[in-house]
Amino acid sequence: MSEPTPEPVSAPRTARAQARRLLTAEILATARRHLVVHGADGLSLRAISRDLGMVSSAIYRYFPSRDELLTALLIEAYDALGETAERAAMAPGVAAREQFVGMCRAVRGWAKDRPQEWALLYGSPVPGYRAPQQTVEPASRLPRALLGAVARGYLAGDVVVPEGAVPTGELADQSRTVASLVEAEMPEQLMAIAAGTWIQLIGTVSMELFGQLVGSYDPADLFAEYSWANLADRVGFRN
Amino acid sequence: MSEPTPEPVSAPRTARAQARRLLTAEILATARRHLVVHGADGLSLRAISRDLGMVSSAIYRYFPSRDELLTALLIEAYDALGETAERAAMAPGVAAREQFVGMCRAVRGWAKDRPQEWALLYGSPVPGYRAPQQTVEPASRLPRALLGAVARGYLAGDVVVPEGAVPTGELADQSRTVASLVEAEMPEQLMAIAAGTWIQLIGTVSMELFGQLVGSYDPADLFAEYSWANLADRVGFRN
DNA sequence: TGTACATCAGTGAACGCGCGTTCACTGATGTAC
DNA sequence: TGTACATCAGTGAACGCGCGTTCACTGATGTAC
Repeated sequence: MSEPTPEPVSAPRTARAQARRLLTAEILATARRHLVVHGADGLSLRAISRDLGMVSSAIYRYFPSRDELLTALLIEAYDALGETAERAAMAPGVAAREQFVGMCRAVRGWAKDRPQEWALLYGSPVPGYRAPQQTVEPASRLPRALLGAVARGYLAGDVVVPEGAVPTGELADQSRTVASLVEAEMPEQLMAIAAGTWIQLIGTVSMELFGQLVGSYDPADLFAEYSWANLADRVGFRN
Repeated sequence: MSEPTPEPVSAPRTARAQARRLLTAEILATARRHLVVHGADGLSLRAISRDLGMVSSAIYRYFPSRDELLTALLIEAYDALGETAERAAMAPGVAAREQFVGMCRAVRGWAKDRPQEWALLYGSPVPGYRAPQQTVEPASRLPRALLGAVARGYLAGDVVVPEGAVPTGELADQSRTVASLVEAEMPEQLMAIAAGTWIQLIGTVSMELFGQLVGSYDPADLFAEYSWANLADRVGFRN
């Protein structure tokens, strides 16, 4: 199998190169549309090429395999979600607590608009697919934004570190690693708790979207709002 | 399509009926083995029948469709998980807080032993499959056990209801509904918070199993323990 | 500016795979009298 | 207890479907001199 030529760093301006960029984008857009409708396992190279009016083998000039296409979609989605969160925190003059809550809200909103993409990111792994290294950075964008708000609150003195055991040993190490990964300085204890709130955010949205709250907290709008406030409390935000 | 005869309430003792019960159980066991190895989407009637040395169409004498088989597996898994949680809470003379934490621990242990079954229960929905009504009761077994411990703690005076907003309107209604569903009497506020801890438990286990913690809190043993204690604190357990 | 060669995009056929479900059938088991 | 009929389990062939990936090919675009 001949590897498709990787996009050169300084893209040449030939008609061919431009056509390639355009069609690559069209393939991705079509793939995203299919993902939205049929979910990750319904993502078929044949169906995508059919939609584009080309023969199925032609896709291989652009993506060497179905997995590469999936990776591209994964990165797009992580980035879009991360950007949504970042933007929700950008309003000037807003206290860190409100930034935190606003991000939770924005994340849920994004997910409700794109349940299949959310499932791709946070649902069960696609069988036979292993997310490559390149997805790690985009995946960290949301936690970086969320934990960043906690760190800002802490530095501004708006966070009272909750009572409870202080992490030691490996757990303390991991907390420090995460802190440096997301560029958010805070005590290990606060980090471990804040990571828990990140997980509950993801969990709440997933449970709602995956139908796990039917019969209890469904519709979940009020429950979600209550939870975000509760998470902010737990992290120690005061105002 | 001729419906397979439903299992009569008082099963007859004929050789045929006994053979049917046996083979039904064997089909389920084989299906479970396949699920463990290949995941939900790898669950193929043809592969199962091959394993059992019978022709693929023969399965239809026992299960009218792939979906019915999935439902049976789903119910089995929910029940097994629920029972695991219940048993973890049964040790006599143990305080409610320890029951709560013990259940969290047991749930994670169950999941780590059976990641594919966990994914079936809490991962992205199987495409094209809608869980029928019969799964609702088994699915509620775990939250019933977990919230039951909170209720017992509350009734015993071992829980200090956390500060925070009191749910009103629809959220209060939902909390009362959940309380009656899981037969656990407690204030709406405590219920909403306790439901959040249930979600974080599920979320933590899912994130770990689905590889979302790689690079941060992985391995997650210490983080999990820390989280369970933190959840117990949050629910207001004192001892 | 024109020519010769190299690169690339897209074609169409094929390989080999697996799946769920239906259907008419045979032979064994169960039931009513 | 024996016979006649009804029920049921399992067979084997078939229908119709879709998939990812490879390969030799043609014709268009780009590049070096």
